Amino acid sequence: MSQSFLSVQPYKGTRDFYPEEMRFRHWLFESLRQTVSAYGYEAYDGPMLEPFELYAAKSGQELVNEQLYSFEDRGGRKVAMRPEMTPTLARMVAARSSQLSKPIRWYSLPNLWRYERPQRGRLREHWQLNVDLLGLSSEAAEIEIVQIAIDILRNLGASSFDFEVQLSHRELNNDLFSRVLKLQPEQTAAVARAIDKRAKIPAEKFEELLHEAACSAEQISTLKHFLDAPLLEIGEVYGESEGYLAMCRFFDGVNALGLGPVCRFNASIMRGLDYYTGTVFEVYDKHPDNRRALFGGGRYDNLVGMFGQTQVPGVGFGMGDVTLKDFLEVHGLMPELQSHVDVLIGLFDADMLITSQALARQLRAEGLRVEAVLQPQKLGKQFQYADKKGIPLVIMIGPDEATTGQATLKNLRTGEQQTLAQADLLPTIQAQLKI
RNA sequence: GUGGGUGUCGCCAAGUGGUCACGGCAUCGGAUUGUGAUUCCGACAUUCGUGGGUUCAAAUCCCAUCAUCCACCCCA
Repeated sequence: MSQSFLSVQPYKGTRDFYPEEMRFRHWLFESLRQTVSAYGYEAYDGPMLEPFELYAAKSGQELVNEQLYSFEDRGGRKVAMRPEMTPTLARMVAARSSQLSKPIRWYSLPNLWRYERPQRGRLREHWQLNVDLLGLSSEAAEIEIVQIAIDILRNLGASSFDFEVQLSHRELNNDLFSRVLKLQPEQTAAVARAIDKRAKIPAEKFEELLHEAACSAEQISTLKHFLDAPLLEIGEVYGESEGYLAMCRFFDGVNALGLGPVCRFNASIMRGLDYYTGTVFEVYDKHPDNRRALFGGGRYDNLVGMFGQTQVPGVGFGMGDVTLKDFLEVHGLMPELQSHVDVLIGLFDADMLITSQALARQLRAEGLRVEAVLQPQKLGKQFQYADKKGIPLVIMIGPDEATTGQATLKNLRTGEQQTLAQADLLPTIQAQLKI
């Protein structure tokens, strides 16, 4: 018998958002929106479905081959559910690049899909804040974007000790690979992957990976020295490459803004997406229970150009709600949220329904959030209900009040109760809500 | 895709072969019918993810299957 019922579980890797979870999501998104709005960023959105080719071109092998939700539509077109937002953004910008006034400051909160096995911090569907600044080639863009990333975490309650922004530059790495190490082109991918993993694996394992990539002992030692060197030393020892100079300009900027302690140069930061062309960065959680990359981004100067119109440089990042929630949890920053109802209008008995409804309408018209009891219940139940839902005020109109045009207002926080003329309710309520 | 853990009421959870499967939270009802958070009383799994097997007897052992979590791979 039970076999004939449908499962109540959500699809693997997806979540139901009951009101409780939805309250958190709204709280989180609202905080994110406020932060990016403070920098003048405007919201945009695109379709959840895109042509398969949009991702095939630039997003990276694994992402496209293994983790894309894709299908053929009824017209035989290959379609994909968006696994990331940046290609959509690039497409939208490219479509109107000549009309949009630069720089373009946009943000989005899309839900994204990736087919993979769910694990801590990674599900199949998640929501991701995307913040992008397009139309600027100078490091001023990076400096603004990194400031936003920092402010987002701070405005969620994090302190500067809770996280760290680690940055590197694709051109710095390319210069290392080709000019300093003189790697063959076919070696670079494997070396890059080894560098990317370095923080998570033992030193011997790292060397082993480099051996497998056909690196000589000398190359390995040079590479290790390079990766461990402070930024300035790289310039002194290995020459001032284009990427090096860009990093210097960036750090001069953030240091002058007092953000130096939160930002650190780390030549090991690689990032997997193929379309990054310059600065790349990742924000790390410093909590011992959650030492991981929270989110990251970088510069993509060629992405818009692949649509054939003019080239528009861009910098941006994406942060997912799942990792962000993990971050807030380990740092004790989760808010305690309740529903936002100001007043419950009780129902003394069925005869009072219209009276209480009329009062509710009146108070709502004044901008209050008013919930009204619709079915007569014991008064105790009604007060209990308000208490459980965290509604601070209850209004009750019984026969006594009705005859005199009064109402009884009880404040559940203070326990105080008063009976007053219905006309005087509004100022009293407003005063009590401010407490 | 690979490896490991777990699956007992909405949630947490005791129980490891032998009467009707502890307990807590939540939910619902009640404590002389105009008032809540405390307290008290009561209700709430013929059933232990599902299917099969072993046994006189299984939530407890075995097999399969599904789900979920963690790690790897990879990475927004």
